[in-house]
Amino acid sequence: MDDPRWLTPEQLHAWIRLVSVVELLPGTLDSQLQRDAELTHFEYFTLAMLSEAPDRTLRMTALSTATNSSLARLSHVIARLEKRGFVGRAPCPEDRRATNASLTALGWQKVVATAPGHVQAVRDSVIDVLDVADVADLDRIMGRILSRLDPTNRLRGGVSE
Amino acid sequence: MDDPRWLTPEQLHAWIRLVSVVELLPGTLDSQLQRDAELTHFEYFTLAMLSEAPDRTLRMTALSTATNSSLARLSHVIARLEKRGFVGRAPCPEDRRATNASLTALGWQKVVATAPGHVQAVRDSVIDVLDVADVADLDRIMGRILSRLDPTNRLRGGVSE
DNA sequence: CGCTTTTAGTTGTAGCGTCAAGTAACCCGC
DNA sequence: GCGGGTTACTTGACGCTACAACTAAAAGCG
Repeated sequence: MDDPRWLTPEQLHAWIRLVSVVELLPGTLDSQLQRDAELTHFEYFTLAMLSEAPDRTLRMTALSTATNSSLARLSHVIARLEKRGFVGRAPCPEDRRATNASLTALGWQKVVATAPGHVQAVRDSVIDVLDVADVADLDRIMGRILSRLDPTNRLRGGVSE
Repeated sequence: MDDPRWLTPEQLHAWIRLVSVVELLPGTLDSQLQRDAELTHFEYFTLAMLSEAPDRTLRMTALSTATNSSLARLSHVIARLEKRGFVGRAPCPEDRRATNASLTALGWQKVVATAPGHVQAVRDSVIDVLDVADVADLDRIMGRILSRLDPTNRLRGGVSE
């Protein structure tokens, strides 16, 4: 217990709380979206990112970085969303290796219909318990952690959700 | 975009960063543990909780709340860990519905061998980028969020990891 | 130009988690 | 003391993700 670099009690306590949030939050978000829209949070987020792109279209690679996911995962997810009619795929004319994913009219409707309920869930589970200072602190701290988790910071250029 | 209760830009920014951390952190922790010990973070955490319990033994239900998991999930995980010789299961004498899970000698060794590397990973990915004030802020904010995610707060009575 | 390397994406498989259903034991009231 | 409800757990099936292998096209490079 006295390794060179153990954690202080304060660090440990904060760490465990962070881990708890990391484990519980995805389930909370997923179950609201599943119940109300039959979407996973990742599916919703993917649709949301597309909905904000110019022409509601993005290359697979761009979309995978916007959603912090691997290309393989994205490919599976887009395949599912395509089956349900929310997105379409088309080969990119400029680079024939590339694929453009774009939101269909139905997909756009889905996002519009789903967003308010999701925002409410985000408020209920996180935002509404935080005051202005908390939000600033959260932003600062998550920024620092992200600089380690994703040093290249090629994350989520996008803005909204 | 002007729904009754949309998010402010500051809230949105902090929220997206939190979501990014929530998505990236599990992968980071899992890959270190997988590489160095062939354990998932959840498996490690389960072993760690057992290692700190009196007699290194806990009832399944107690362990499931200590790890914030469903009983079904825990049951599967304990089954795997049992096959690998890290834990044992025995019916509880006082309540014959209940099962006691306990760490074997091999499981204890595994925890002892794995902990330092894991702590280092925790430091590298999170703790070492935060100063004392950050840690206090993180603890406070995660506490507030947890009060919503798990209102009954029957979470993680345990302390260390 | 040809040849290798890199980039873009897809697909199959295996593993983990969730959900629903099932079993068994305890507990409470009458 | 026995029937209904609850608690404690297990099991099986299904869905999603990671990983690895594969195809195809573009980019270097000599």
